Amino acid sequence: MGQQSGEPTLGAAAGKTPRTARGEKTMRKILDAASAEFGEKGFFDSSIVSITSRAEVALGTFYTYFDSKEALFAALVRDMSARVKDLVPPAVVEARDALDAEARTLRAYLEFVIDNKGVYRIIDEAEFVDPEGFRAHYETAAARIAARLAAGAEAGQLRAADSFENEVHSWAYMGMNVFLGLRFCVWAREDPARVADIANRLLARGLKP
Amino acid sequence: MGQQSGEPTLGAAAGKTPRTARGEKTMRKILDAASAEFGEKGFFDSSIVSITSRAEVALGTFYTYFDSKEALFAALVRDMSARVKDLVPPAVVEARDALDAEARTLRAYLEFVIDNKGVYRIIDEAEFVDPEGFRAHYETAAARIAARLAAGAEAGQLRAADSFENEVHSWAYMGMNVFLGLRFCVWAREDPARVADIANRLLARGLKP
DNA sequence: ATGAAAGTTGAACCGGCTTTCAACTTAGCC
DNA sequence: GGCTAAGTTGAAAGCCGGTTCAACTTTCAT
Repeated sequence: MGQQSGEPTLGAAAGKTPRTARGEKTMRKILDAASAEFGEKGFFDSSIVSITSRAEVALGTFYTYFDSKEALFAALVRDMSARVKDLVPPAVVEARDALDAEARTLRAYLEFVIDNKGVYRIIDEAEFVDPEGFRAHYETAAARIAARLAAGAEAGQLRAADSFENEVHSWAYMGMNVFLGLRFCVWAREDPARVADIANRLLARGLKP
Repeated sequence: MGQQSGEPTLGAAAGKTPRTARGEKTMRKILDAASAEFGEKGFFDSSIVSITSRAEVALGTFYTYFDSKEALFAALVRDMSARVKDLVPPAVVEARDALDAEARTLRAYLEFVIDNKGVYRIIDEAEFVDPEGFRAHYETAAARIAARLAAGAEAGQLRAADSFENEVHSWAYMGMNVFLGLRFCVWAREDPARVADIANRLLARGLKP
């Protein structure tokens, strides 16, 4: 599963990187099994035994590629984070202006969520299992949003804002996206386009009559 | 600690309710210790031993009031949820109109977060430890927001919206609040009033020039 | 084709945790 | 003052899952 961008090494720091085609394949199997397992049961109800058995490798093999259960989880968080990041560029290039770019991005994000409900469990649980990864994920996401909004303002398509306002806007907007995903795409299954449209109108004009 | 509203029984369902002043006090000590412990270390790194020792009661006493570690956590989630809920009415009565009510509510919420950083850990972690409680918390919060927004529209102070739009607005707005709290009041310590003002302007007029 | 490096295996170790329980103490009513 | 229900105690039972490791198999460069 994807890692179209970012650094190549998903395995933990130390000399745990696979050096062989076989090794590569095994590590991938573990990663995929873990992603499914963690997505379904959460970190603490998942066990290495269960993950390795789902991956059809022996228990001990796990430790050839990861230092610990936590390290595996952290690797997964990085992977998920990168995959969400990669949704943005294609949505932006097709857009006619800054607001349209956000509408398309949100829509792409919501569609991704529908196909990958596990992301929520994994990224949300990172707050407890891999706080660094959790924070890094949201901080870089917010920074990218802030850059887009600043560019939109520069182009006269969005209201001008100083850098603090811009950061507040970014986090507000990001939180909005996350909660919409949870409510309308994980807990229920509404049409992403419809939700994204309504949210985008809110972002554009606000709630005043 | 507070439980100004809602049902009286914080203890688990069964005949675990204290019947004596002494019992009441002991249970409260456990609850307070647990709140601190879970807030600092999270659910899985907290242990009953450590909670009871912090509360200065014996290990076994715990099971006089709670069926399990999970039940304790669930009780805490209900308590936190109620305390957040209680922030709203005072903010609303002082407000001059619907938008002002939201500005004041957000500000009160952010101030609460600064004084109770543990809330985040507890409510967020409920997604994994007490999913029912987690969902109930956000669904009732969203429902209350939706009711306020609908009333504001009725009064002509907010743009009219059908019920689906209204629900999308509510969740978007709620997510915004939650993320602003995390970023500006838990991770950093910005002025709640300033953040709330910027967010309120976004909510009112959006980002269009 | 061969040997060293890489990868695989699963039984066993290990420590930590929740939960139980039977003996004991305190509260408070008659 | 005595009796019962409520509350308290902490040692120990019992469970579970992460991690280690030494023997074994496969890969692949030479």
